[in-house]
Amino acid sequence: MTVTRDDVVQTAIQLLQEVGLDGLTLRRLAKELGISAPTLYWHVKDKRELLDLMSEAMVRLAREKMPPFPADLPWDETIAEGLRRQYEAMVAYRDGARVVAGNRPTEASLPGIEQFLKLWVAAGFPPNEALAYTLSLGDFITGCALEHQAEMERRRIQPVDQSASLWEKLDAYPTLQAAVATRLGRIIPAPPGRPHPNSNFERGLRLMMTGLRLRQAELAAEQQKAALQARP
Amino acid sequence: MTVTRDDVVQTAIQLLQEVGLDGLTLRRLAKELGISAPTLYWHVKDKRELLDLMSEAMVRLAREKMPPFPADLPWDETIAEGLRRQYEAMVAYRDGARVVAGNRPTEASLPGIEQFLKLWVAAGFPPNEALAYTLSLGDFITGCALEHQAEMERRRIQPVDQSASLWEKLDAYPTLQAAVATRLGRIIPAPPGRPHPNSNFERGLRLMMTGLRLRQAELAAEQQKAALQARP
DNA sequence: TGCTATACTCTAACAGCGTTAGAGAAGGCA
DNA sequence: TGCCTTCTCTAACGCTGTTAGAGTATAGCA
Repeated sequence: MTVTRDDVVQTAIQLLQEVGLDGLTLRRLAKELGISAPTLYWHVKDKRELLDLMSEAMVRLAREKMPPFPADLPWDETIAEGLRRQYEAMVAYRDGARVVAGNRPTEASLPGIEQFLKLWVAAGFPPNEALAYTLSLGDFITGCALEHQAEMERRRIQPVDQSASLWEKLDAYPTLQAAVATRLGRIIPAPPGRPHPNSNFERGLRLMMTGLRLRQAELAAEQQKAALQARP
Repeated sequence: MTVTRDDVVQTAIQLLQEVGLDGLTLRRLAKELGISAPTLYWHVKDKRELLDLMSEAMVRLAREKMPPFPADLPWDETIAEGLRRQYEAMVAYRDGARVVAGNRPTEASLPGIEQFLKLWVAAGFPPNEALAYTLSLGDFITGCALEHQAEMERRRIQPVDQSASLWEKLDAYPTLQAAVATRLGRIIPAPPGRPHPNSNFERGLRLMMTGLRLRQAELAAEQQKAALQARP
């Protein structure tokens, strides 16, 4: 009967889906739980802490729903899959990117990072370089997820409105006009639950992956050369 | 004597530097201007509109302070320089990324986009592909800028604190530990006003640029082949 | 049985926020 | 003179996160 801390977090996540982050107030959440707003402060130190807990739970729940991680892939596809899953975890819930990106890096994420870094090292990257790339890619993922969901929220209050859109008065910008014209031409359905192959995320990911493959070949060549020199 | 709309925007930008976005309230801004808070609503429709105006002005001011755009660079370095400047414009002011990323895409940015796309087309990219890459790269820039400045704000309230940091209890994560150990070893000063070459932004940018160079060579080869077939 | 501590909830209230209503002062112009 | 535009004001509304402090139910223990 009494409310538990998990109830608070789970109800908050559920409420987030309905009203979005801006609509998620403590009073609204309390009403949903059938308690008064200040009572929340017994379960949770802060709203900040509540959001941290939500973030952690949302990422965990999103990951639990994913199919088992495919084994025996080449190193680059394994890494790409890991990145794709991180993106998908962020966009799995409404305003999820804002919630997840908003909180400070938590200790709970360390095991995942460690495991991810091992993939890189196995592929021949030195650990510090692997970490650097992971952080860069993390920023990319965050940016894509934030912008994607910001666009979703924009559409929620003003649905599509493709005619009066900004992309209409493009007569003065021929290149841009040509770009959107071609763009609207081919709309391909995405595989269910995966980011669209033409999404900003997938496009940038492909770009960075080819860069990484090149770098990996470079490192492999260096190591081979060093091995030859050591044993002449 | 009387306050103008430009005064409001400029003072708001100045105040942003001092107190950050979370400290930028209408009452605080009004006090700075020597007027009362509701008076701001004569100059500006909304706080939202104020932030939009700030965003536009901040980007413009930051760009004005940059040295003239270098000419006669190869296409890839030209594009990289353009992206670097976009990043630098976002991080030029405190919380600038949050302000700029927060507002909807405005019409004022269209000429810049058009000009940027022309660089791509001149290098052989079809317009729609150029736009797609530009959007991906834009998300990357936004993500990097947001995370960078979020880190800055975190340090502002809890300076460095390198000892009690998260990166201390890494004994359970050997790869991660090796990464940060190497990382702390070489700290290279950055060229003034430019992002650090080891920053998440520069690292990811290099990655994407090599991906783009590859793609451009691919397109050039296609075009050459098509030209040969057309005139046998 | 009675006592006490823990777990959980409440009402009342505070300071701050963006925002609105509506009145008023100063200056140009008929 | 009187009107209109421009700029400012005070008072207040409804909302937010948050604190103070009292109250109740239940479990464990003497």
